Amino acid sequence: MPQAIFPAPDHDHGSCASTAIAHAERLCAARSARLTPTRRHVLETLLASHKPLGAYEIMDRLAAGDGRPAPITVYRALDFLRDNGLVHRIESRNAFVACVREHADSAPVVFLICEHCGAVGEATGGAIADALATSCRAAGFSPKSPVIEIAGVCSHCRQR
Amino acid sequence: MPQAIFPAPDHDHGSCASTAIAHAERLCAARSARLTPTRRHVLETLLASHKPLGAYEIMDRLAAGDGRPAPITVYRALDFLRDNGLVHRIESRNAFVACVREHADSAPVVFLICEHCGAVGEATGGAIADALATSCRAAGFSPKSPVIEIAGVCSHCRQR
DNA sequence: ACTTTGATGTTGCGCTGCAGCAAAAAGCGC
DNA sequence: GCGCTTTTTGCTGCAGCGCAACATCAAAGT
Repeated sequence: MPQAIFPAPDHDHGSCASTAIAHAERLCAARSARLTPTRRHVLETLLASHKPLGAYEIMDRLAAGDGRPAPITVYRALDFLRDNGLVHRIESRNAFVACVREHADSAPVVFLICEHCGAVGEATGGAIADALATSCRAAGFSPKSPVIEIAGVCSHCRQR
Repeated sequence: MPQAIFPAPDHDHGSCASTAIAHAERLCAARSARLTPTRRHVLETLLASHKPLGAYEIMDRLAAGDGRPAPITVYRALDFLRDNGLVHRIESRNAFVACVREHADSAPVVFLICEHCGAVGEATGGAIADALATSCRAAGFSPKSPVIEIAGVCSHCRQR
């Protein structure tokens, strides 16, 4: 059953962020990948926002703590986080969001992007996956982890 | 029935391009929009390639004919062509392709992007549209002309 | 201790995309 | 045709995005 999670504007950021960090730590430990301070800071920044952030926006927010990191530093951290499925890139926005959900790697991800408040809901769509697979097969096309981005207006903004 | 068109590597570029140009002319005439030389050149360049081209790549190819146009010139032409549904932007590539197909405006478009040869197949997926609509409704999300981009390997490259 | 691997820092650069203003061209009423 | 408005184009400049190439430094293995 496809289901999207749009975090309510007033939900408990703190707890969902710490859950995600804990998950990241477990996952990295399991893969013996290193969740270094820089990488952790970047992830935390994204988690604290719950909105897509551009790389340079992340830099700005990190600048408060330590010295301002170079762009490449942030990009490398993002590469690492993406490789490990902790962060997604929103192509249509040139921005990044922390992944709140644990996926099967093969499952397609659907991003619902609110044009009003900028929030991003992450849905996993079984039905969509099936339809996509059918369509690709008809075209003789072998897909690779499809990502779907849909712009629109989220439920919370809709109510006004 | 979803169906993707991957032009065979040896198909007749010339004829499909001129068909598309003719369509563009008819459409612009009907809307009393002006298909100026610059805009036409940009469209022709995209049609001649059948692959996504970056804005600066388009500039390079236009440079041969007249003088090299400024970036903004190309972007404005692209804006015009996109507004009229003659060109699509491939977000994940920061590139543009000529639209070979006449859509209903509301129908979602599915791009199948070959990572090997760079070709782009354009499919329209009724089943996918339905699944997406269901998923969005479940999330209380109001979508706006969804565009789906899927990376993978096309049928022609697959055969090798 | 030494080597190998991986992470970070530094410099520099090319691509992407557009704002803001000025000049030229097209359409329109008279 | 003549002025007027609207559209299109040309020009300068700039900000964000993303990474290559190289040097440095820490960690992990033998």
